[in-house]
Amino acid sequence: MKAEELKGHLDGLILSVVSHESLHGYAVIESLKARSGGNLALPEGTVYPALHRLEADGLLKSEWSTASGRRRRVYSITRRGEKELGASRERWRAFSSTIEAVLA
Amino acid sequence: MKAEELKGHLDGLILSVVSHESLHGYAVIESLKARSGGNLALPEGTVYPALHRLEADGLLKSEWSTASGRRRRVYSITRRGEKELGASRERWRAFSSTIEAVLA
DNA sequence: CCTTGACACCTAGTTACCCGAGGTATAGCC
DNA sequence: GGCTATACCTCGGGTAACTAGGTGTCAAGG
Repeated sequence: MKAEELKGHLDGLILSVVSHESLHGYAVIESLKARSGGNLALPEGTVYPALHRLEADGLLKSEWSTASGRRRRVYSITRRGEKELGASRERWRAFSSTIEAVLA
Repeated sequence: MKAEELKGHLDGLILSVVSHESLHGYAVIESLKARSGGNLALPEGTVYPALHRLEADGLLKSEWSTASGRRRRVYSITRRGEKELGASRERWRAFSSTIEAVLA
């Protein structure tokens, strides 16, 4: 998976996995890897800033929690985030069919 | 079509349209627009540098021609370009199904 | 006990590339 | 002459993913 390809699509992916269940950052990385069949192995330096961006935009909200001595920031999706996820899925479909039309 | 989304996918699209027939830069823009049903209206500042990049990488080659007083740089795909186009299509399929798996 | 690896967080700087804005020039039409 | 379409080009800016580093906890093995 080339780095450039992902640009502009990551936010939707994160919103999607967090919409299923609230997750802390590290778990988001693992969830992305699991759901993608191992294809999406994103470094922390990619995911953490994205989570901060999404929270700053009001699409996610977070809370600190401590599980077995380890501090975790647990993210949940907001109402605005749900809406944006819908828009994101729509944009993906449009983008995908556009590329397919030209590439085929 | 958001700007970020396209990142890393443009080269394959250009290779694809040029592989059907040799085209000059301006015609590449129109071909992309036509084949995408009008969704891919790329500015010149995006396409021309991409063409130069692809030629520098040996995936396209170009020749000057003059048609009715207008100079045109006509691009054709090279053997390496054909190979890269195949790889590009494969990468797209992998990328697309990965995104779909996570987003769905 | 102490090192190693998994867990869990973070940020600064680099890099790539799409785009906006600007420039040049010809042809054809009103 | 002015406008539109055609046709080429480049520079600078912005965005976002990654690299490479840092901090700290916990459990397991030597």
